[in-house]
Amino acid sequence: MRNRMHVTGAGRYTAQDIARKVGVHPSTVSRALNPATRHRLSEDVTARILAAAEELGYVRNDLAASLRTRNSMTVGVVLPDITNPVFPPILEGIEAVLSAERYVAIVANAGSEEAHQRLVVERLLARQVDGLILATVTRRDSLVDFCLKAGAPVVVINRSEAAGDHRVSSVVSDDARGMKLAVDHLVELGHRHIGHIAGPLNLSTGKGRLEGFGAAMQAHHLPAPGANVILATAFSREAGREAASRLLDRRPDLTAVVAANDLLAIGLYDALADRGLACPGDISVVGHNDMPFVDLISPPLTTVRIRHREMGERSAEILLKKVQGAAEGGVDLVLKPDLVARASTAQPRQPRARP
Amino acid sequence: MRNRMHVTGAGRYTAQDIARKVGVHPSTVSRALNPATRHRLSEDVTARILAAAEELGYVRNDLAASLRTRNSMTVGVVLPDITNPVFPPILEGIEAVLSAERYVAIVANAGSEEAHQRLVVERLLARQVDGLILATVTRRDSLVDFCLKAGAPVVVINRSEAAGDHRVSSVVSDDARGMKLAVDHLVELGHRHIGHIAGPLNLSTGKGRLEGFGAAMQAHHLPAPGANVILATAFSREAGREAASRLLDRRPDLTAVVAANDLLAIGLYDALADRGLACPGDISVVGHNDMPFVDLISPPLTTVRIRHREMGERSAEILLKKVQGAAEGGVDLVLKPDLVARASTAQPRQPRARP
DNA sequence: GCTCTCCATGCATTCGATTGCACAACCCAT
DNA sequence: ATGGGTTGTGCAATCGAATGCATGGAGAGC
Repeated sequence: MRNRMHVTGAGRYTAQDIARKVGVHPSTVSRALNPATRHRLSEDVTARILAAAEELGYVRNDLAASLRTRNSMTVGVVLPDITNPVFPPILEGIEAVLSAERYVAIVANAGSEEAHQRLVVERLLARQVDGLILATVTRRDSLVDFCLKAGAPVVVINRSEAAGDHRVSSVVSDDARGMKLAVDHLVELGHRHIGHIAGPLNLSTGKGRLEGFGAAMQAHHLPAPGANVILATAFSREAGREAASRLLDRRPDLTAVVAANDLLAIGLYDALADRGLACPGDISVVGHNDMPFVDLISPPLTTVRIRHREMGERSAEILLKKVQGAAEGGVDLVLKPDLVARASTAQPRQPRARP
Repeated sequence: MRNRMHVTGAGRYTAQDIARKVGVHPSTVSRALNPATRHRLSEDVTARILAAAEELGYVRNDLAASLRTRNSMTVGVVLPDITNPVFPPILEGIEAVLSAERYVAIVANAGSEEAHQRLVVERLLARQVDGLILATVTRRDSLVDFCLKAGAPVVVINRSEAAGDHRVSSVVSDDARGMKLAVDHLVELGHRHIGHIAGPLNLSTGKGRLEGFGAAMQAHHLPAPGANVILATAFSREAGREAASRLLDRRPDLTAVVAANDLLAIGLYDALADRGLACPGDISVVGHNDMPFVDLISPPLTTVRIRHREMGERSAEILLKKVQGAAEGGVDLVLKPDLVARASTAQPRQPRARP
């Protein structure tokens, strides 16, 4: 009775099998199975087709449908490093929104090498992804050029391109506000000698937070960035330790340091431990991101909370809108972060009077 | 000259376009582009085709190829919860192995509800995934039945089905050995009164670790599981806190507790803090998993390290072998964990003599 | 009772690449 | 020169679903 029994074995029927069984044409089956075209059929036929499909355990071959409709219902998510703890919540948000619309995410770890990133994106495009979410971009990123040239809808997330380049939509955190929250908090505690460990300036987060730090300091009539700022070579614990070490050597008068992200802050913890300094006793520390479990480290890290899950959700929503043709032009969504005060910040030992 | 300029715009050519340009048949283009069939063509034609493909920036439509070849080069990865920190390294490992073979991972967050898991898998199967990696399974899991009935190659990871059910391949950690390492370590430090916070027994990790705990205790002639064991309702911080609280009430004589995973251990930290007990001063704590950043919490957690990345790699390798038809029967791979001694374990305050 | 609609369904093509088979051309041996 | 073998390429079918157009039949209107 059954003529098809492929390698993958059991019960893989096609619309034709149903058509045969019900005694209608395959196209009728297709229409019956599609809620959007179902209304054109008589209730009787529709019911019989649905029953037969149910009985045979029919599962549509989405690949075949995609080929015809030119919609793969798939989006590519390109990450620089899956193991960075900010990404799981982002992915969760993306996945939740996509799956509600019957889309699916292909997650690709593309590293930070441009050639490899391009290879990864090319493979995703070959699979006909309907759009891309890029978490890898630098402030002027040729990968974005590449995607645009390929005509793929793109949303960049977490990091953006240089301000003013409204080539693609973006969802990022308000870095200026985040830094202002951090500096305000420290100033309120009585700190005047505040340092900053900046991230790589080719990333929007590195640059944006440095600028935000400067602006926030100036608002309090504190010195603009100078010797109190050090540049970390990467957003990593090790780079943070190394940068912090140099900063602490150079500026022994600092009573607080704002790190451009949590990993750098943890590196700063390491550097403090190296030289026997206490946090927050000797130096108060503020991070950025509120990544999972920084509330558990010692001391629990005061940090700027970014709602990563929401970031993922929004980016997926924007992308889907674009894919479905509803959206015109680019959207630049800037999410408002909050400060989460924990135990890594306290009043300085000898609060100084305002100058 | 160009007749196709689709919505997705720029430069999307097909094999036919190349064929036309070179003056050959599309099938010849296909053969030239496939390294495995290339040898059947004259060097001249091959070269001209490759040149034309290069010039036009040809990208193959993998969907069309998949439809014909019945290989989607895609595997589904089904997780109970992306945000669980053990998964990023697992995903990284999976992704690395897959992408080396030009496969791609679709990551799906399926929760722990059976109906929803089934829906998710059904969608993955509709997309013709070549295989599935399941991280969701319970000890007797109908989802596995479902996948097997659908004829899909399956590897279960992290958790396995009940021992003896060799229905699918699995990659897990050696829970018995892990618990033995933990108990041995504590005994060596002088502990005799050791408790265990067990995870849900419907999960292989919960049950396996409980049994491993019992075996390790007996090996030291210490009491088999009884009042010194408490059951947590989930592998979560909150469940750990709650369970630990009851355990500490019931057995104030304990000097050490082994938790079935790190999250439970962190909940135990919470419970200790609640009642003003010090770790490791009053109670030594051992976790399980060595998830990221437990070296940073206070005190740094002594735990059993599972090489999650490797777990991901192996599972992907096994699955690919199966997909490519090279493997027969099931493989049960058991990875050896290590103990990582940190500061949450120390000698008990008053080491007791052996009974 | 006859035409005119309209509606349900069938037919045939399409998406783009792969592949079994056919066949023409060429080579070598007899 | 003829036959057999090889080799390179074309042809056409195929994967499975979607869809524009055609068509047959029922029902309505006059």
